[in-house]
Amino acid sequence: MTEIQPKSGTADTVAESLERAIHEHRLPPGTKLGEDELSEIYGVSRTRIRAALQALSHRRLVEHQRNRGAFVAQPTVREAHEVFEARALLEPRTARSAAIRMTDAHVTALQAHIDAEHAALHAGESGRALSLSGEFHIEIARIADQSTIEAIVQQLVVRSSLIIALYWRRRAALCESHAHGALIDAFAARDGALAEELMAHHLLDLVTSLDLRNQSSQPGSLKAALA
Amino acid sequence: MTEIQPKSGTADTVAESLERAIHEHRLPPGTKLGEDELSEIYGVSRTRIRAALQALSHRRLVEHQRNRGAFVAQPTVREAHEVFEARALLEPRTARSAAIRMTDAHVTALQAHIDAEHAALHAGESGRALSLSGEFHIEIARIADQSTIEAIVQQLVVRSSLIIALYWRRRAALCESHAHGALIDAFAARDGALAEELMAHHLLDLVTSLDLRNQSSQPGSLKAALA
DNA sequence: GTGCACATGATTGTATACAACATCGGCCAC
DNA sequence: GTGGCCGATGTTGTATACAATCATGTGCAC
Repeated sequence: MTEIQPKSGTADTVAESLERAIHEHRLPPGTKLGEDELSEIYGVSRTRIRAALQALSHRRLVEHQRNRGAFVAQPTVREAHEVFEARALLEPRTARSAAIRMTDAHVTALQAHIDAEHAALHAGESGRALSLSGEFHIEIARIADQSTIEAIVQQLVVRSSLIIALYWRRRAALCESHAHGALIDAFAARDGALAEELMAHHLLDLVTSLDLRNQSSQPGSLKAALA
Repeated sequence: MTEIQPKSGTADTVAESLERAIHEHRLPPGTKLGEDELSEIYGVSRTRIRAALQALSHRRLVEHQRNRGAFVAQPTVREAHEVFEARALLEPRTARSAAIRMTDAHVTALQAHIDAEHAALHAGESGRALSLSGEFHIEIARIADQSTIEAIVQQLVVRSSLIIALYWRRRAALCESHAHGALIDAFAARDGALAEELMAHHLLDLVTSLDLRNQSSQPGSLKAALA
């Protein structure tokens, strides 16, 4: 297993660390999350690990199988459609609200976010880049000053990261940043209507860049492996 | 023969029972949820109670205060606005989708739902009526065949119930049912655009029937009490 | 050699014991 | 009499021990 920050902490700390690892694709879908293993890695007792896993389970980031353990979630094709449908309802209008409340400081912060994403990409840290790309969306909800929507969007964004891990079609994730750049321009111009439309199209583009034909890429990918 | 109910008392069962009680206003906001007390009531150990309370805490239905215990959540005025803002983004478009997928069986089921709500109201069970009224909204998301949105809406609806408990202005909850009746008519006519508009207005009406002036009705309502 | 039965080991589910902390009462100083 | 200090009591936080369940590997029968 990849090295996870052996940073001792509370159950929430563990949950956040695991969520980051999932978001950054360091823990791919289907990975078994053994309780003893995690308790040794984080240096905390199983009680806290269980609490963390339960939290992630409620957010649909891990799937719990009774008496078998916890695994990083493997969203189905149907779930993938549903997650992006929910995002399509929430994020465009939220982007509009954000554009209205946007300050110059917000714009520069968003730009810095994109720069960091590019830097991570050039450093070969594609997982970190993807994570930053997702946080861009969360940041918009935060600027819109809607913490409830922000929490929902955050959950949907991390689930989207799992979906991308399973169903991404092209290798390069570069194309995205253009959409984010265009969004920043709209924000800088305080053009709420444009931001809303750009966000809607951006989400549509995301879905179409997935391969969501029913293929049940679950464990039984025998036919694909034997071809 | 008390074994008739299979698995009566898992953590999920306890959580569902508590959520129902909260939704029906049998547990008003601010109620202390003592672990020992609950473990005796449900006849299960504290471990399961804690798991249930954690689950409700993640759904923002109970607030956890460290070393002090769990309390039924008391949404602030700001949270109230945020919850209805999120619902305003999700539910109208979902109602439109539901109208398209609506079958005659669905329509009669929704009508039965409203009838049950009226019956509960006339029986003096106002809490149960409110709960059924909320489930009407959840049912629509289910008909739209969007389980992810359904889960989010469910959470928002129960939080709305808490908000209503704290900030409801008028005593009578009768007026609502008219909105639901009009929605059913739109569904029966498979008029998605109308359903979307009706739902949007229904949610706006709900907000305006709340008293959301900053009053911090939290424990420290000293100024109000001393006036 | 194949397939089933069973024993073994490992992992999770649950309960309970103990430690840490907050609340509340009385007591004392001022 | 007011205010603060400080034990007594109860509640929550955490760890650990034990039970239940699943996965694995061996051996036997066919």
